[in-house]
Amino acid sequence: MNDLITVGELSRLTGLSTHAIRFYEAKGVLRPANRAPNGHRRYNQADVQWLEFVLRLKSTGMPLAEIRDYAEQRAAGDISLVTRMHMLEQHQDRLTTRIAELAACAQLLDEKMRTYRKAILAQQRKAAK
Amino acid sequence: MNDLITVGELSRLTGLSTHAIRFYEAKGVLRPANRAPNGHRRYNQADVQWLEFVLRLKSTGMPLAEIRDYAEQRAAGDISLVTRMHMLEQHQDRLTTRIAELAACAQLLDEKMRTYRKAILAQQRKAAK
DNA sequence: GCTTGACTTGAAGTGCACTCTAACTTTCAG
DNA sequence: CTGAAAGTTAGAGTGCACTTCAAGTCAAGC
Repeated sequence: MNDLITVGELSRLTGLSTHAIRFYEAKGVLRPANRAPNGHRRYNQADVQWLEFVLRLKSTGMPLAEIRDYAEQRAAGDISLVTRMHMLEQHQDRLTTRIAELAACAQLLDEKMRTYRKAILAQQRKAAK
Repeated sequence: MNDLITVGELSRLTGLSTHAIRFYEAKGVLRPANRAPNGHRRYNQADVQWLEFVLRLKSTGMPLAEIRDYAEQRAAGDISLVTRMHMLEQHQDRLTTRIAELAACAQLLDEKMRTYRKAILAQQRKAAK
């Protein structure tokens, strides 16, 4: 079970900079890392998975402060299951709304581009005559 | 044709603060506004529509600097139709990718929530016995 | 023994998109 | 005539999420 890794390796695994990882720890998004005898951070598989989940939350627009709140609940253990569930439900709702918004904008963009295509063709006809 | 409006009115129409509207002008996202004899900004229907389009671009994640570039092309007139078309196409591509990403994350969240629901039920059974 | 590279810390700096402040003028209702 | 409400400007301040800097420790290779 020697799957303990360094910040550098976690950085490579997740794409985050080592700076960002330490920053997340300072913000309470990651729990204070276990340390090697020399004081260096050591992460295990569970840490990797948690960070990957964090990045998914973040990529869907959850601010770090909110992720930190979720992390705090998680640290409280099973007693916070319902609270965490609610937080995820709320985020899921926002996410669904956001996706719908983006889809609506994408459609409007499509329409705009159709009129652009027409205008460009008209221009080309003029140039060709 | 007295549909000229003030910053305050444009602010109410778009939900942006008057500060933000002037800020957008300073950044080149909005062209320098026409002025009333007293120096106050006056906007017309075309300005409103452009700003609404700008807000759509922005809400879909386009940074102001890029919107400004688009605005500059637009100011150049029909000669930039093809360029603008390309810009919109590129943005549409990014938007499609983004929507797919969000949808994937939403699905993973769904799965996570299913396991949460199970864990909560197990907990309740334990408490009930 | 010295260099290189990875790690440590706290603090300062960056970029974006505003947001607010200060000092001012103009317009209008009472 | 006064005071409130709206406008003007330049510039400083804010919040977020890093990023960079400065100054150091520690282990391995030459």
